[in-house]
Amino acid sequence: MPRSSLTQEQVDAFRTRAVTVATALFAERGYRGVTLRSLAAELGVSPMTPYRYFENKEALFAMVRTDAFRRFGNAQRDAVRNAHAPEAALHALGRAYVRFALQEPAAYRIMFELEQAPTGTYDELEREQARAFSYLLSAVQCAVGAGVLEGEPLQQAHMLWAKVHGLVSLHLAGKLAMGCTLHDLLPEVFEELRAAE
Amino acid sequence: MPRSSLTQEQVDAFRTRAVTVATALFAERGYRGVTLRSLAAELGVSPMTPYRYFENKEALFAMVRTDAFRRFGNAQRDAVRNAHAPEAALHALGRAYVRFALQEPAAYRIMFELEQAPTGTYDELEREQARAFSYLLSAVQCAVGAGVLEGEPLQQAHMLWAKVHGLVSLHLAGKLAMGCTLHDLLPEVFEELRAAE
DNA sequence: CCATTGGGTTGACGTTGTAAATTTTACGAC
DNA sequence: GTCGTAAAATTTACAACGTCAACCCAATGG
Repeated sequence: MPRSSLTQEQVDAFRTRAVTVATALFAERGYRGVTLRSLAAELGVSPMTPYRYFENKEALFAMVRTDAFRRFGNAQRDAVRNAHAPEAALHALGRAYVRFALQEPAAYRIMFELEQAPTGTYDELEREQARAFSYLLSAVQCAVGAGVLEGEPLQQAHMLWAKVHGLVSLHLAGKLAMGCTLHDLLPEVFEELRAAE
Repeated sequence: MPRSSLTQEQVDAFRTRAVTVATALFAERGYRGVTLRSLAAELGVSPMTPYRYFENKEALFAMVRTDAFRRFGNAQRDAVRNAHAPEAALHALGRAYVRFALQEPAAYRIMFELEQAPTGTYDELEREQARAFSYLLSAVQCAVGAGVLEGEPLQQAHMLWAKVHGLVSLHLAGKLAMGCTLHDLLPEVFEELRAAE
């Protein structure tokens, strides 16, 4: 009798498109700098249409963050897939981290730099965050087990993460002074990126 | 002839009070989460009164950030004042960095984590940012000169900064997993803080 | 005393997120 | 084909935002 509902594919297609556009907008203008009206205009729909696919602006943002963490986690997973020696795995994870941050600065900013909309809890976001970190943690546990690294694995993993995160976020924030670029500090990652072109 | 203008002291007093309140609000709610109306209410004045002391919301935010960097820079300056040995100076700077972040998490978030309102240039803010970093840079230059540290001073300074910044910002973001707190990673800073009470 | 002038307030406008009402669309039954 | 219907989409509406402009009021020099 009535009009048929949208298929899950149609819903997912719109959500995917909206999340892609929103990722660029959020990274460029920040959470509150993005209006749902402007997003709707960018998508070519009326201002209220996004509300049919996302509960509200915060839920959309959570989906954008979840998506970014998912892609980052996949990059981390792929980095360790073919590196079973502990040192090789750690180096691969570090390179993958920096490579992701440089290739998808918008996603990186959204994951680690943007002020988060705090109200509300989003399970899948938290799951993807945990998974993204789990690959480094496993590699560090493995390295400690093999005697390659000293100390408590969780602590060492956080130290490594923090070091790379600090460097990358200073780089993306443009806070690295002239003559001291990420390129100078981590030349091997850039060599790899250049070779991959 | 006319009514006498406000003294500079009165103007500064209001600005100081407003910046103090705004620092807490910005750190808690983010840039766009703070309304000038709510700030005015917190200050017990009418919604438009802040506009007599700050050009607009962005200028107020720039003053808040400038103030945070000034206090942070002063803490860094005081940390190196009585430590002339290179290693001692570096350790003192690191401890002062973490101590400031823990004692003034609001200021720390505002300096390094909050999305900045990008339009407009604020000279004094940039000056205070540069000064805050200069103490670490000097100490690293000194340490490299004394043979205590290897490498290019500017690069090494950024590496050190990044490592501590990464750790602290992960800690403040609550991203350090259970059983792996900043307290575990940097116990000496906490001992010092406890002893100071 | 009064006129003036600067500080503070109030009112108003355009924009935001989003709830509610409304219109449009596409399908099954005739 | 033409409906009736329910889902999708749009339009309308409202409270709250940043901030411009008009206003009020209090204190000072004459």
